[in-house]
Amino acid sequence: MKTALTLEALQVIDAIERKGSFAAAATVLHRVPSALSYTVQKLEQDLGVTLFRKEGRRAVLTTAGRHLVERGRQLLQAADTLAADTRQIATGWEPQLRIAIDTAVALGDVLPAIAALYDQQPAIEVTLTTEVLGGTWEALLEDRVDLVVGGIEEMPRHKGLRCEPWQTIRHVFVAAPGHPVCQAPQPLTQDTIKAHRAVIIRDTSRNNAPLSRGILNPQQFIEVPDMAAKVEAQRQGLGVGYVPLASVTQAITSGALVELSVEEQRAPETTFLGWRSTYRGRALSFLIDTLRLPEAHAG
Amino acid sequence: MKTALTLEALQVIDAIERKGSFAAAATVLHRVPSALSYTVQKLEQDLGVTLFRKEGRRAVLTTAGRHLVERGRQLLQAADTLAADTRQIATGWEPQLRIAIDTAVALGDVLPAIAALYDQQPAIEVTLTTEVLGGTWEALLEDRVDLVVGGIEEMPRHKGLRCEPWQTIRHVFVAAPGHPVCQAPQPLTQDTIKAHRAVIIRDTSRNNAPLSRGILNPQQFIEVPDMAAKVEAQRQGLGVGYVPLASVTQAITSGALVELSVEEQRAPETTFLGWRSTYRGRALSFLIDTLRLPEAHAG
DNA sequence: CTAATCCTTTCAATTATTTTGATTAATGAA
DNA sequence: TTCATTAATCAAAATAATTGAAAGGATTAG
Repeated sequence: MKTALTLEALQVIDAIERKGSFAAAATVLHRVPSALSYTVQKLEQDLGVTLFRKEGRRAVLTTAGRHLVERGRQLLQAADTLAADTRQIATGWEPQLRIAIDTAVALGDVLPAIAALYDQQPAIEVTLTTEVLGGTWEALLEDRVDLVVGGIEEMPRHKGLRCEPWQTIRHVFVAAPGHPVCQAPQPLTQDTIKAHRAVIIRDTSRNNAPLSRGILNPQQFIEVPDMAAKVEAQRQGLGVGYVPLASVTQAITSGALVELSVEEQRAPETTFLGWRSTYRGRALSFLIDTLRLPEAHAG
Repeated sequence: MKTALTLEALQVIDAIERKGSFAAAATVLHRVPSALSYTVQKLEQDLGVTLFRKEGRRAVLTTAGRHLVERGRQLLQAADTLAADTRQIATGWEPQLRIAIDTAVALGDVLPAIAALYDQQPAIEVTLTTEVLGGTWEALLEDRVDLVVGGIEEMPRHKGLRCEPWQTIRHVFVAAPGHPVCQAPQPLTQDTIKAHRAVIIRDTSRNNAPLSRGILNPQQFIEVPDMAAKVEAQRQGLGVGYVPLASVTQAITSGALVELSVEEQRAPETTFLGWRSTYRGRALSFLIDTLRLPEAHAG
C-alpha cells in the first residue's frame, strides 16, 4: 500500500486551480512553470489518472482532477492542523481539553477556572459536557473526556486514572409549597417520603451498573435527564427529592420551593476531580490546580 | 504557510511505532535504518519538535510524537481514500451517490434500481435520505444529494439542474372506519372535508416558501414528519386526508382504512426525477436510465 | 565481569530526484 | 498577420535521499 499522493503535489494542483494557470501558480509557489508541469505529470502517472486536459492554450481540470483538488484541500488543511497541534503539544499545552461536569455541580464554580485557562492559553479548545452520576466516570474510562469535575463517589479503580476529593455538596429535601408532603409533620420520616413520587435523574452511563441513588425501591418515581430538569419538575409539584443546596437557594428564597427537614439527615456528599494519570498536559495541570484552590468548597 | 509534513514521513514514523524500532521499520519499508533516521530528523527539524527520545537502546515516541503518529494515521487513511476515489471517478463511476427520495414514493419502486447498480459496481456507496415536498429540491439545490427521486411539482428553475417526469401517483382520500366523516354522504363535498381535522406532512425545506398542499386554510390540522406517520395517524383516527394509493392498499384491503369518494376528484400527480446536469457520472446515468424504464408508472 | 548482540546515529560517497532555463508549439488577442 | 501568453519538452545543474561502513550505547548471555 504505497501512497502515490504527496501533500506537495496537492499544494501544486491547488495553486494551479486557484490561479487559473501553471504560470501564475508557479509565480506564487516561487518556482518555474516546468517544475509544476513535472510534478503534475508525475502525480498523473503515479495515480494513473489524467488530471488536466488542455483546452485552448490553458489547462483545465478533469472531473477526477476537480475532485482531487477539492478533497485535497481538506487534506492539506488537516495536515496543517496536525502540524500545529503537534507543535503545541510539544510546548506542553494540549491543543484541546474535554471536560465532563457532573450535573450536580454549579457551573459557576467551574467557569472561572476555564476563564483563567483561556487567559493563559487563548488558542486552546475547551469542550464541556454535562453528565449524570456514573456518566462522568464512564466518559473518562472511555477516553471521551480528559477531566471529570464533580464526579460522585469514589472513582472506579482503574490503572491509569487518578482522582481526588474536590467539593462537598450538601443536599436538601425540597418540594413545591403546595405539595401534600408539606402538610406532613416534620422532620419527615422515611415512610412519609416513600409515600410520595420522587424525581430522579436518569443515569447517563450505559455500561456500568447504574448507581441507585438514595431512592428506596417501592417508591414511585419520574426520571428526568439532568439536575435543571429535576429542579423544574419539583417546582411544578411533580415529585419530591434531594437536590444540591446551591441549585435551589434562589428558588427557596423566592418561595418557589420549600426545604423540609427529615429525620435521617442525608450526609454531605464528597465530589471528586478525576483524570488520566498517564499524561498530564499543562492545560490539564493548570485547570486541576485552579479548581483545587479558590473554591470555598461549598457545603 | 508551508506544510512541513509529508505523507512519506508520516508513513515512516507509523512503521517505526508499529514495528517498535527503526531497524524493524526499515526492513518492512525496504530501506536502511539510516534512511529512516534521516527522514525523522528532517521532520523533527522542520516541525521544530522532538518526536523520539532514546530510552535505553531503543527510540520511543514523545507525547507530541505519539499524537502525530495517531492523527497521522487518519491522514494517511484519508489520503489513500482520496487516491482511490479519484481513480474511480476517472473511470467514470463516482465513488458515492446521494439520493433524496420523496416520502410519497414507495421505496419498493426505487430499491430494485439500486440493487441493479450494486450489481454493476459493488464498491459504490449509496446514501438514501427521505425528504418531504420542497425538501427534495432543496437538498439538490444545496448539493446535499446527487439525485432526487419522486420530487413533487416542477423543479425550481435553476441553471445546472435537470428534471424529467417520472411516476404518476394517484391520491385517495381515506379515513379510519370509525371516523365521523364516514357517516357523511358520499361523494364528500369540500365543505364536509374542511369540517374535519386534516393530517398534513410538515415540509422539510426551510429556505423555500413551503408548498401549501391542497389544504384550504381554515381547516384544523395536525402536522406529522413523513408519509408513514401520516398513514398511521389517519389509521388511528386523528384526522383525514389524501395519501398515495400505493401506501394504503394494504390498509384498505385489511379494513384499517376506508377510501371515500370525493366530489372534486384530485388529479393524479406527476412526480419527477432531478439531478445536476453539470456532471453526470456513470452511476448516476445508470440509475436514471434504470428508473426510467421498468416501472409500471403506478397510478 | 566480559563478550556478544542489537540498536541508533553519523558521515562521506553514491544515486535518484527535482529544478532550471532555453526552446518549441499552440492559442487567442490586437 | 503579429504579438503576447500558455504549457510541454529536454538536457544540464542543483538538490535531496539513500546507502554502507563505522562508532557508540545499552541490554543480555555466559
